[in-house]
Amino acid sequence: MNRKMPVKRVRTKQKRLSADDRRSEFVTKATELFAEEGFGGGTRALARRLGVTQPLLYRYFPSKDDLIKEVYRKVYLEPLEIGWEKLLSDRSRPLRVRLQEFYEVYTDAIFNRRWLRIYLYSGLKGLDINRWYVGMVKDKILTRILRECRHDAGLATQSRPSAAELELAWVFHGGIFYYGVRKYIYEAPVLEDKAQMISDALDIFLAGFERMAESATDRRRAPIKVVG
Amino acid sequence: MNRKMPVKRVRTKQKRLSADDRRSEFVTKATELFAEEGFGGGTRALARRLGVTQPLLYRYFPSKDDLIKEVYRKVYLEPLEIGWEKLLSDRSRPLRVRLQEFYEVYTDAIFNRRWLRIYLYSGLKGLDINRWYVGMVKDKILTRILRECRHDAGLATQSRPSAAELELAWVFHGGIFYYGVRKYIYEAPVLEDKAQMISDALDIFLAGFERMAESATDRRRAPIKVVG
DNA sequence: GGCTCAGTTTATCGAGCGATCACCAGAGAT
DNA sequence: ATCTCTGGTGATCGCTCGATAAACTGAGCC
Repeated sequence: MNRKMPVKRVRTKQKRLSADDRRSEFVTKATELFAEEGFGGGTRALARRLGVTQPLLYRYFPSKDDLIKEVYRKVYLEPLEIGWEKLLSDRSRPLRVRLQEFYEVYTDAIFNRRWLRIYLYSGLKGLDINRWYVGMVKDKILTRILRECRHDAGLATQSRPSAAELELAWVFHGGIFYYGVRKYIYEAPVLEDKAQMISDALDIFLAGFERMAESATDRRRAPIKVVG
Repeated sequence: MNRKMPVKRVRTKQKRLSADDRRSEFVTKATELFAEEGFGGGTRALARRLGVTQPLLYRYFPSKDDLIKEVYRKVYLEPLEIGWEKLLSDRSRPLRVRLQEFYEVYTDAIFNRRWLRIYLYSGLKGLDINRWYVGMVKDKILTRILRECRHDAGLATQSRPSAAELELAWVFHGGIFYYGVRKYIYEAPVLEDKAQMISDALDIFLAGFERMAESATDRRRAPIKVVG
């Protein structure tokens, strides 16, 4: 291996990676760069992070936009790998426990500088993938949570939650989400114990849902219009 | 007035504004542009919106950064003109009513595409003015709300709220804020009745605060059991 | 009328951007 | 040892950016 070492030093930067390795390295470092600088971050700055030259990027991606799309795909799909259905819908465990664990796991996945910044940057661009994600949170998380809450409260499990219920869940979810924004985007001091924050938020959400469920049995809630 | 009209049309673009007018026009249109495009929006695009040429900007602002700072100043100070102290601290009115009215007025001020986008863009840049604003929300809104809540619950009005209380208030506040983000940044469907959303959020926050205050008398802040 | 001065434009600079093309170099097969 | 294939580089193009300097212009004043 190292017999017959030539006088000329080997390049400190290890070059000549396999195509797959180099490609995924581009995506990884691009995620870091774009998280910090926004998607205006330059291809030259990206190449510098890899220790390669800028044109090399174009051997792996037709354009910067394609690289960005790859970054989206990776970032948006990251938190989906944690098996939500089981955590939320396993009725052999108490609802309170399920919700606590789900939000601890979910926030473990998305509460970091990289994910949150990419998410907000792409949200500001108004991309389809962002809308898709928001819709997925609604359908796969909030709707499911509400269904479990209704079941737990002994209410009829209707197929779709009411607009008011959904909004309640959104405000709850958004409150937790905003904890991450405060900590990792604003870098503001927050209550360090994340699990405690989730627990407290859950307390008031569940108490609020109960109250709402109770009053719903007495008098019917007025239907509330939602724009599409 | 229109006798003896010369052949050559008068310039459609009204030029030669007074210095003050032109300057504030720059700030106004820059706010709109940066809200849409982010602060990467170009000075030429800005000039086009005013119907003038790009170098004119530099007669009014030494650099683009100075213009941006002016935009911050205007945007961040906008919602401060609504007299918070009176709305929150006027104990002649019921707490619930004060909070409802405050959040309706406050969200009227900040829930619009322009404000929210500028706010998020500047938040992502991690600027001092953003930290200042977050600190101000904490000191001038949340701390005040908590003090009023403690007073209302017959608890001792301590000078500063506990970290857990503050976090509770932040999650509540963040949940409401996130409503605006969902509507104006994500452009997702939301419960159209903003007052209703605030009312529901207040219900669960106040109920949660009460419970927390009750259990605080036991020197114990155990998670509240949900009756099923 | 002619002077003045402030608001505005024309022309241009240097730097950085994304992207392209011809070329280089080194590991593996022969 | 030489060939070949492919990962990687150097040079450069066209464009846009923020910023500067000099020239223009039109309303108000004498």
